[in-house]
Amino acid sequence: MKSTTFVRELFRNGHVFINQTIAVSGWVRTIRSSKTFGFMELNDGSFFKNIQVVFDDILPNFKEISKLNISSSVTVYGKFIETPNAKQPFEIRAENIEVEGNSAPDYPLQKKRHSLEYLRTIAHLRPRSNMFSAVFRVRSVAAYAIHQFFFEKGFVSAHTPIITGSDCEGAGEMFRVTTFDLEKLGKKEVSQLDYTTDFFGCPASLTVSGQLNGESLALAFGKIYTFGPTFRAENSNTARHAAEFWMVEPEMAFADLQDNMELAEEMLKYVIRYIMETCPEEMEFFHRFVDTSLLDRLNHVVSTTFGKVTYTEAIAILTHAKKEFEFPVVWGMDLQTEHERYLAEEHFQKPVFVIDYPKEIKAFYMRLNDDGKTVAAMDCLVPGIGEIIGGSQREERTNILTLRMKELGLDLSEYAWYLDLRKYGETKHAGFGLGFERLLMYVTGITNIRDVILFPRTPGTLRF
RNA sequence: UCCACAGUAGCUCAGCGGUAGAGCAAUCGGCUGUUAACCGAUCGGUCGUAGGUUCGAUCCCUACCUGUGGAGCCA
Repeated sequence: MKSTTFVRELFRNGHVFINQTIAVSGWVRTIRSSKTFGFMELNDGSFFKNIQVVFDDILPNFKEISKLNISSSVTVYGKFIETPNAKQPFEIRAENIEVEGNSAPDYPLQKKRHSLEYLRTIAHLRPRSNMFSAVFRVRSVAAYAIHQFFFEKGFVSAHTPIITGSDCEGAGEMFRVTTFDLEKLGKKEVSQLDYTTDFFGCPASLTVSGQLNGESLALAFGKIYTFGPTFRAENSNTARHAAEFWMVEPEMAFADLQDNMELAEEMLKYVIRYIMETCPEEMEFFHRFVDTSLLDRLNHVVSTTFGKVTYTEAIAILTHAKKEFEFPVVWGMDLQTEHERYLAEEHFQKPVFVIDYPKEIKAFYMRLNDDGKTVAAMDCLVPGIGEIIGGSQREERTNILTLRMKELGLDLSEYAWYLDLRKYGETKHAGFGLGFERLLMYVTGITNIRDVILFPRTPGTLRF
């Protein structure tokens, strides 16, 4: 690779380069030319903004340059100068331009706004658009912020398995993993399949959560987190669901529900603040073109204390709300989207934790409260997105846990290892799962999960 | 999976029971430091697919496909 300068450096540290000859490699975002000179804007992927390059007919290949198609790749050598009276802060006066690769004239991204729907059909090229340049850089920075947050707090990063044998983690439909040649199975009933001859010797699936495995690490390291892909085979056709998404799942030993909520709130604020500080250009773009209340809302979120209500209190709020709900509000029901939206968007108008749900509507591993009716669960609801975090304090009392598992008809032998975690030095512990893409939607204002994933996987769609 | 809406040029859209139009893009030319540059010309479509009604369908009807929005399920 040649010794080139990143556009990011020019914008962040431009004074260092003034009046020096530099080289920049990138893709032509726009180009316009007259008889004897022209301008191109170059984007090298290192920064949201473009660098303007001025070229004129002292270049031997001036004709070729002025006819370049959009998205051609070039390396520009020239002097970096300030342009205080122009729209752009500085530019490069080209002394030499090498064409790396021309682009075809039918390049599908034009110099105008495209619909997000159209851009989804060219997901392999959309990272070159302003919108997705911003989205995927923020995604990268958000991931880094999460790792940094947990490392600063002394958490150990854990890699839990993608393939699992546990068929009933209770978090949704699972994708089956097999080496069986399904086409050769013919019309054989699934019940006749002999899984002892399959790759793992038993039914296997893609994970819907790393939590149970994560607990194993937490009860050795104290504080751990996982950050990896997760798979749900639910036939969910909404703007908030994908079949493959990334989840962040911290797990803490010697921690209760209160500690859990504090961690979740601190983490969300940390990540949002980090992104706003690190990606001001991208956030400004989202604020202008995606959601004009974005920055105000995020500034509010990082400076406010999240709401906290019990499920029972939430039911009372909804019952007294001057609003007609499609689904009647009854204690014991699961909160519907309209209820969650009312709580987060109208009643609290900020992120809110709802805790202590009826045990019937929550997973087996959540800790039973003293009332015998509710469990120490927590959902964090945010305006516009809904549930962004779901978590709980875990049931550490073996007798209660096994009772609960039997009630739900789980096979205790499959979970023997999980029960061992209680058998050998039980401790209270808690954790949660953060939907990474939902966080990105919240931070960018983008309302469709397909637009925060490079190549989204949804029911009926597996392109690219 | 259910409900609703939509599918017309590469993109964004208009149109109408009598076989199609704009802006942008593309191509060619012009051009005085432009910045979604500008000006002129040219090119561009079996109107999602398959049936049906009709003298005649892009337009009306039915089914299907695809997309979008909402709901369920959840992160």
